[in-house]
Amino acid sequence: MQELLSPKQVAASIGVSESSLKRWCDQGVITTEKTPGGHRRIRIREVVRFLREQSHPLVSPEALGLPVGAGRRVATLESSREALLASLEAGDHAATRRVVLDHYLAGEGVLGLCERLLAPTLHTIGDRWVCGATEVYQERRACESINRVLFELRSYLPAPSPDAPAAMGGSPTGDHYRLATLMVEVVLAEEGWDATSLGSSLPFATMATAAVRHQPQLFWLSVSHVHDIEELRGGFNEFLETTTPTMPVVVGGREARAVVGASLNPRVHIGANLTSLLEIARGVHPIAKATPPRGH
Amino acid sequence: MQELLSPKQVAASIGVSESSLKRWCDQGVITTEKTPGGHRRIRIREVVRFLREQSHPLVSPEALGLPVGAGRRVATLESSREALLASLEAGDHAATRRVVLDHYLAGEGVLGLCERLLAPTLHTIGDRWVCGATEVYQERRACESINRVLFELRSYLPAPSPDAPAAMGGSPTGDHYRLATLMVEVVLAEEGWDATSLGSSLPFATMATAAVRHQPQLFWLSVSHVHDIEELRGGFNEFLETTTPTMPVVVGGREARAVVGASLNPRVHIGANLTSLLEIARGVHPIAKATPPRGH
DNA sequence: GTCGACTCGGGTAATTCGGGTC
DNA sequence: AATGTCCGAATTACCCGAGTCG
Repeated sequence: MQELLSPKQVAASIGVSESSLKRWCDQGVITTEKTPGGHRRIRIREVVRFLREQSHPLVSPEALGLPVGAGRRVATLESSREALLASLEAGDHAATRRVVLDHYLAGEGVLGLCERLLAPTLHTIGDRWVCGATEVYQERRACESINRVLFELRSYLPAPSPDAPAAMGGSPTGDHYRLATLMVEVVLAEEGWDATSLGSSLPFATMATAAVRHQPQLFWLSVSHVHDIEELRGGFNEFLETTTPTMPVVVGGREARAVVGASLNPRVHIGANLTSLLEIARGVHPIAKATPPRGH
Repeated sequence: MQELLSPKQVAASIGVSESSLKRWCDQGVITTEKTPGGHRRIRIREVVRFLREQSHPLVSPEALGLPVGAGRRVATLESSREALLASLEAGDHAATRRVVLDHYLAGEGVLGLCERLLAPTLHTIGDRWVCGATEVYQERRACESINRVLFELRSYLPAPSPDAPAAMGGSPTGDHYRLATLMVEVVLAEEGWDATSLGSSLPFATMATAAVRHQPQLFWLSVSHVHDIEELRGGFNEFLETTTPTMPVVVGGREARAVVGASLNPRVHIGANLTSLLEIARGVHPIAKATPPRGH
C-alpha cells in the first residue's frame, strides 16, 4: 500500500525523466507534499488527475498499482462494451478494471462511464440472464466487480469541500440493486456534492428519518425493481409528507414513473438517467467548478 | 488506548522508515520523551501535529480520542469498538476508515480486524437496531462503509500468485448479507488464496454451476439469515450432489448449523468463525508463505 | 530472573535535492 | 520553450550487533 510516491516512481510510471517531473511539481502542475528533509512525495490521486487533464500516456502503470496496460489510447465507450461484457462474465476483475480505467485515464468522466459503458453492459447481462445465456452467479459477480471499480473511481475524486451541498438517497424495500444508487452517489460526488448512498432495500420510514436528521439539499430514490406498486406509492407519499417540504426529491431507475405516477408535486423530479439527474441537481444547487489551479 | 507510542508504531502508521523517524526525532522535528533506558516514546499529539504540518495523509487533524496505533499487546482492537460504533452510526466514513487502517498499519491482519473489530461492532449495531436504538439506514450505511474499507484492505494485499489455490463462495437465496461472504473472501486472499465471492442471495443451482465450471479447491457458504430452513437444506443437499464430490465445503455464519444439520458428510465443515474457517482452509490446502511483501 | 520482541546507534547503499548545461 | 542528462551534497532506506522493555 503506498499512498505517497517518490518522484522516481512517478517518473518511471508515466515515462518522463525525473527532471521534467520535478519541474512540473515546482510549477504547480502536480501538487506535492514534502518530507522534513525536503524530498517530494506525490499522491496517486494527483498523478491520476494529471494524466487525465493532460491526456498523458501511462507507460508503466504497475508502479502505481494501476492495471497493466492501462492508459493506452482507447476507442469510444460504446466500442468497449463488448470487452467489458466478456471480462465481467468471465469474472476477470483485472480486465474489467483495465477497461474502465483506460477510459477514465483518457479523460472520460464517471458520468460517461456509468451511462455509456457500465449501465448498458449491466443491462445486457441482465437480458442475457433472462434468456438463460448467463448464470445468476455471473450477474452477481459482475455487480461485485463494478462495485469495486466504482469505489476505486471515487477514491480518485477530491474530497467534497466543507461547504459542498449534501445529497442523500437509496433504493426502497425489496429493491436490492445497490449499483444504481451507488452510481448516483459517485456521479454526484464527481460534480462536487457531498453525496451519501444509504444503501438498498430501505424502508421509506427510515429514509425519511435520515432526511429529517441530516437535512440534505437533495434526496434521490433509485427504483429498479417493484414488488408491490401500491405499497411503494403509499410509502413514497408518506415519505414526502414526513420530510421537509422544500427538499427536492429525484426519482430514478427503471420503475421511476411507476412510483411517481401522475404526481404534480413540484418537488418531485424524474431522473430518467444519470445525465438528467445531474441536470436536476444543477438546477437545485449549482456548484461553481473550482478553476483549475493554473491558467495554462 | 496508549498515550505514548514507539518509533516503530509511528513509522508504520505514517509510512516512513524507522531511521527517518528517529532522525526527525533527534533533530527536534518531533519531540519525544525518553525511557530510563534511552528508548524514544512519542506522544500522539506530536504525531498529529507533525502530520498536519506535513499535510501527510492517513491521519486526520482531530486529535481527541483518536484511537491511533495499537499497543502491541492486549485488547486494543476491542477497545476501538466503541469508536468504530460511533463513527459508523454517525456515517463518518473518514473516521471509520481511520480506526480500521490505524490497526492495519500497526500490523494487525485482516483476520483480526474482521473477527475482533468489524464483526463484533456490526453485531452490536444489529442488536441496537433490533431494540430500536439504531435506524435501518444507519445499519445499511454502516455496511456500505465497512464494505468500502474491506475493498480498500484487499487492494493492499498482493495479487494471488498464479499457482494459488482457488476458493469461491457466497450466501444463499434470501440472505442479502454481503459482508460476511466478503470478509471470507478478503481473509482467504490475505492467506494467499485466489478467493472470489460470488455475492449474496444466490440460488444453490447457480452456485453449483459456478463450482462445476471453475473447480475451486474450496467452496464456502455464508448463512446469516434463514427464510425457509427446509428449502435451504434441500438446496444444500442438491448442491452437494451436483458438485465434485472431492470439493470441500465450509459453511459459516450464524445459521451454519441449521443448514448442515447432523450431516456426517466428511467434505462439509462448519466454520464457526473466520479463524476456524481459515484453519479448515489450511487443512485443505496449506499455502507456503511467500516472502512477506516488502513495504518498499 | 528469563525471554522474546523491540529499540538503540551507527554504518552503508540507494534516492533525491538543486542547479547547471546540452 | 521544453526536455533529458550529469553532478556533488543531502536525505532516506536498509542492515546489524548490543542493549532495553514488558
